[in-house]
Amino acid sequence: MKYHFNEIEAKWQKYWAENQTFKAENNSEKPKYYVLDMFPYPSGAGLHVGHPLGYIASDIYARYKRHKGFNVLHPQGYDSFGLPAEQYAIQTGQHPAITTEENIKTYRRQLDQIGFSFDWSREVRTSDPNYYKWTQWIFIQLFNSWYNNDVDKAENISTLISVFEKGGNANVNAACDDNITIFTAEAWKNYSSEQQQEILLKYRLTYLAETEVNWCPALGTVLANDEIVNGVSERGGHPVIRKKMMQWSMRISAYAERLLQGLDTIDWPEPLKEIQRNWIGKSVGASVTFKVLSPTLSNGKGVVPGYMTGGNNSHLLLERAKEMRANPTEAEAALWQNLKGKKLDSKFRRQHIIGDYIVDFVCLDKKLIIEVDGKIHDSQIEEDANRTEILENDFYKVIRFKNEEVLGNIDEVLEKISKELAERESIKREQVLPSGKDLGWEIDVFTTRPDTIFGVSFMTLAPEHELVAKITTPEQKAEVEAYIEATAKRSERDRMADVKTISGAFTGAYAEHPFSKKPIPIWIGDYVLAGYGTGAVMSVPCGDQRDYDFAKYFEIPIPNIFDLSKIKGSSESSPPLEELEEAFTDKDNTIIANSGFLNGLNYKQAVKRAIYELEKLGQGKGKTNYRLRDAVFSRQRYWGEPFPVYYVNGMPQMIDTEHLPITLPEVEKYLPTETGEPPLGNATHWAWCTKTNKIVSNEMLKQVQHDKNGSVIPTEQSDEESHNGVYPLELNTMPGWAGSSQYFNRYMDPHNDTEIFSQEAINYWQQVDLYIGGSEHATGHLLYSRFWQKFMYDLGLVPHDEFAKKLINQGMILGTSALIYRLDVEFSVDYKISEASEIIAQSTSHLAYAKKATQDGRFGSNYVFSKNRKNEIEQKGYGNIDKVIIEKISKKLHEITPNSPVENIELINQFEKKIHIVGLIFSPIHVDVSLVNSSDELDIEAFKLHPMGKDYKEVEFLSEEDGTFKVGREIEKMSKRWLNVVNPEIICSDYGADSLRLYEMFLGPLEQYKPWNTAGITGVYSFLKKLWKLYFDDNGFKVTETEPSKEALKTLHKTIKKVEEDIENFSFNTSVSTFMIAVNELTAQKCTSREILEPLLILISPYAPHIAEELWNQLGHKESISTAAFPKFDESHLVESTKNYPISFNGKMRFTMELPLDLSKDDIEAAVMAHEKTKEQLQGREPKKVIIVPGKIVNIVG
RNA sequence: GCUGAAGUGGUGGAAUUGGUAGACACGUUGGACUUAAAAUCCAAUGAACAUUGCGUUCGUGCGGGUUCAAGUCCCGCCUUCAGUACCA
Repeated sequence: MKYHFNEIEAKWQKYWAENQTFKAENNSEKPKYYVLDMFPYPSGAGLHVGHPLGYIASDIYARYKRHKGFNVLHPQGYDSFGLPAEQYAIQTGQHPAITTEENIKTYRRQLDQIGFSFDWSREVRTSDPNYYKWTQWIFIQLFNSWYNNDVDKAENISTLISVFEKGGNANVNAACDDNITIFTAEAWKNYSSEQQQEILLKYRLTYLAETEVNWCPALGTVLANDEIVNGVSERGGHPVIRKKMMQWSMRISAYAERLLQGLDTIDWPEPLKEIQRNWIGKSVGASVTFKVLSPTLSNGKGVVPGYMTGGNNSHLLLERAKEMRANPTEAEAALWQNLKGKKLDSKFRRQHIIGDYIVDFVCLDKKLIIEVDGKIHDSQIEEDANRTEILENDFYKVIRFKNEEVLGNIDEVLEKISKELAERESIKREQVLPSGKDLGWEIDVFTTRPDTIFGVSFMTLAPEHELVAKITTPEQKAEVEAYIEATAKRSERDRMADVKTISGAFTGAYAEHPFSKKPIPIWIGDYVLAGYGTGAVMSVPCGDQRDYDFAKYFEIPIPNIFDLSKIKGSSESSPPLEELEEAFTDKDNTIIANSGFLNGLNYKQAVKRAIYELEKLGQGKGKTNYRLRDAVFSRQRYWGEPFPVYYVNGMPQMIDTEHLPITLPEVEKYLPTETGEPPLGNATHWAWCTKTNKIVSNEMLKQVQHDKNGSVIPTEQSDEESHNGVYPLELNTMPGWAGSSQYFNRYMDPHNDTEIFSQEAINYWQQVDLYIGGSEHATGHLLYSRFWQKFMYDLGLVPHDEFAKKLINQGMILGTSALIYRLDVEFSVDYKISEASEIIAQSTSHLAYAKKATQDGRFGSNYVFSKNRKNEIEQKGYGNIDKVIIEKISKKLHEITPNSPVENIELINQFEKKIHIVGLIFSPIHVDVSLVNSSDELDIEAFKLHPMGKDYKEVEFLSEEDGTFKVGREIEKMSKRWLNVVNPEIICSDYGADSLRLYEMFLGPLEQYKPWNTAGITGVYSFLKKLWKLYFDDNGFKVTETEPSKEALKTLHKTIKKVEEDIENFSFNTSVSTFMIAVNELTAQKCTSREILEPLLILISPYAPHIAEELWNQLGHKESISTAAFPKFDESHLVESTKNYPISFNGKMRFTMELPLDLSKDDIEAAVMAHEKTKEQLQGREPKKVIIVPGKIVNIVG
């Protein structure tokens, strides 16, 4: 009897379906185990051999766990909402539900053919109203919740309302919008219902807000961040622009920290966790508030006050100041004796430049200026009231003394100064320095390096920052506006592609350094992103490379605040960084310098101190920032879950959960409406009647209009009366990830129509024990699902806040593309006008073209080369191509190039045409892999009949010497585009599902990317035939009840041990090898014992269930093999009495020796040394050392 | 740039706590069976040298190191793939 896999597989697939062999019950005495696959999107193309890889692995594990005595839940379903079905509907008008249904049928047929042990009675489909009812239900729960940071969990919105009623929102610590205004309990009570709703929206976990979204005009919808790859849409690669729209969002950012922490508690692949960590993007640092100084001084010159910044003549002033310091007046000298060295507890400087002036003495800290009127120095005489005014404008206080006062009674003068200093001390800093305060402008920045705060030499705002327009000085206005316009024009993609070009503009404004009080110029630059942090940075050029580059480019000072002498161990002390090529960004080896109270501290100490000082000033605090943004939840699509939302006076209202599901309405067209509304705007029945709680005709709506984004435009009449209780429903639908974020829980109780799942079911199954799927969902489905699970945990619905204990990413199976090589010609044609026709040409307007023209191009010839022919020519050079071919190509080239490069000119024959062949080149052409046999030979006749072969009817095929036409191979992603898709159905009919399953596992480690090569399947196929032959030969069934041999028992138990270890480690490829070894050994041993062959089947059955089931049945069992217990490993069968020792010399194995295992070290050494080959190796030398590891190895050194 | 993973025959890939590198397959070559092909079976197959056999030398991306012994551990590079990208 032969191995007829087709009959066997059909028979058992039918049996399993009819007997519901794999149906899981929600209670059992056995321990539970939940194995889950990522459910597929049923696309029209069906499955290729790459798709089932993960399903086969999980199926093996599920079957193995059943043998091990577990009650296994192994469900499957369909993620059946989505874009392709909708695109197809737009093109053909066919309802997406029909397309989806058809695709599901194909999928089911293909899946069934592979023999999975799914419990299909639990199937879910995201597009099924009975399923999406619960997706809508969760949405409502999210809407009715807010995130309380104090207890770090979501709570019902009613608790927030009662807090508002009792004490307003001042003490609420919630995850909420940024633009919250503080109100009192009294104010809350006085707000209108709409105002209250609007405020609550800012706290809800799903909220409606005007957000800047990624709008994809080609797809007519918004996309989430994870749906964009390199600035274009993941699907279709269409451009994406930023646009403001009213959209539903999910406040996933509230869970950022828990999503991050949770990663440490789950057994997921490290690379995937790393992707999620990066996506969440936690950074710890501080927020710092910089006050904006008054734009300009009114000195008419636009000169900005500033210490050491100076005006245009600052270098002259500097010279002058030096000179004056060297030649003080008698009075100045006397006063300086009493001011210097902090004699009055304040530091004074003399002859100091403030703005365009030199002042006699100044205490910068207190902004107190002392002027001594002299007679000797001319320059001192010109001072006037104007100067005082200007200085006072900049909040300096100027006090004056006469020379005589100083010289006459210096004590009195000093006392006056002391009094003045004390007064300025007692005045609050803000009053002394009302700088930007009069206008209240402040710039908040986020920094991870508060330790470098003294290195700030400028600030940079994103061009989109709201303060830019306000602070820009009239002088800088034109430049700034031009810059903003230029940046806005650049698409997101350009901006990303071009990170090297430094650009920016100076606003003319200054901010005040929180500690040094020095003015800091404010710039704008597109290296600062509006979307991250606050859209503004404090720029520390010596400590950040981008700041450094920016400063270098615009020649902004780069003060150094690092003690490089201590860092680099050099004797120089703090060399100026301007001379260095890059910023010093190493924070682990930092010693801060030139930074006041931070001097001498390392990174950690300095950060702590800086935050402490900032807090003392009230100008900053420690802060943690996350990159994770809230997820946009609205899509302008038809084929998705409708929102259970209607609008009253523009405010969203939830439909009562008892009225769910809100089913998708029928529409005539699946495109956006003419007015730009989402497709649901086409529905005629899409309004909500609050009286009947039903969806009703739009005709019952009164005067309600939507704007382009689907939001309701409120009208004056839109109160309850005029609506008659009928309101418009939300026109957007939910995104693809809505349905996939809770399906794993629904499988536990899929038919429950009163609850999302019963508490019994969730408490029995708990969570997914093993989840297998692709890593491409790292920042989408896998993050959103974790978010929803945590939310449901907060609600007390689920016992774990992580939905999947263990996750494995299966690698992709790549396709092996087949290539043929067409000879292409690169050519150049010169057109020259002949003299005779020049006259004619002159009379036309085409003279300029006609005189001379060149046309370059590339031309695909009719010659196709096989792989080796091509290689040969590429090695020898293109000159070796047959001359006849070149001639023919040349002729063809003459035919296809026009006689005139200029159209519509009637001088066709007047042109002289000269054709140059510039180059020859092979261009690879993909051919369908199904036309290529296992020896890489292309079936040329079949190729010509193939749809794509039509273009190659005339083609000449230049084959190998032996007459075969070999194709080249290239490993690429398996896709229709590369014609390298292999259909599992064909594999199943040619080799059987068991072969397919074994081969997919045998290809390599599950997580790894590996190429598919159909030819290789013969290996596992002949293994199955060999396996069959252990049970059957030409005379029929040959299993006997004879006692098994020792060798056979050893083979069996060795196999049990290895297979069990391999499955537990998900090393499926090696266990297939183990089976092969076992079958090869048992065949050689001529084993026929039932005692061996029966347990062997159970070992193999998770991998090749059909053949195992058939042979199990032949052995006389009536129950399915899936219920059999996994064989028990018995060590005693593996005990050996001897060991074949490898004998090494200096670590290199030279020969082996069979020795008893119970030999002592000395006996082993004696035996080895006595061996003839040992003497030969040593050639008379004495061994220096003999290493003996009993049971392992002998190594002789010498 | 940053982060992560990985480099082993012609190919996919094995190799336990450092202990016989290349298991198991594919492919290739030779042979048996056959009119022939397919299928099946047998043998060889890391490279080089030697071939009368016994063999010898070199070999896990590169260069060092630790060790009796390194694909495996340590240091420094190179390459490939993936993720991410002005994240302050």
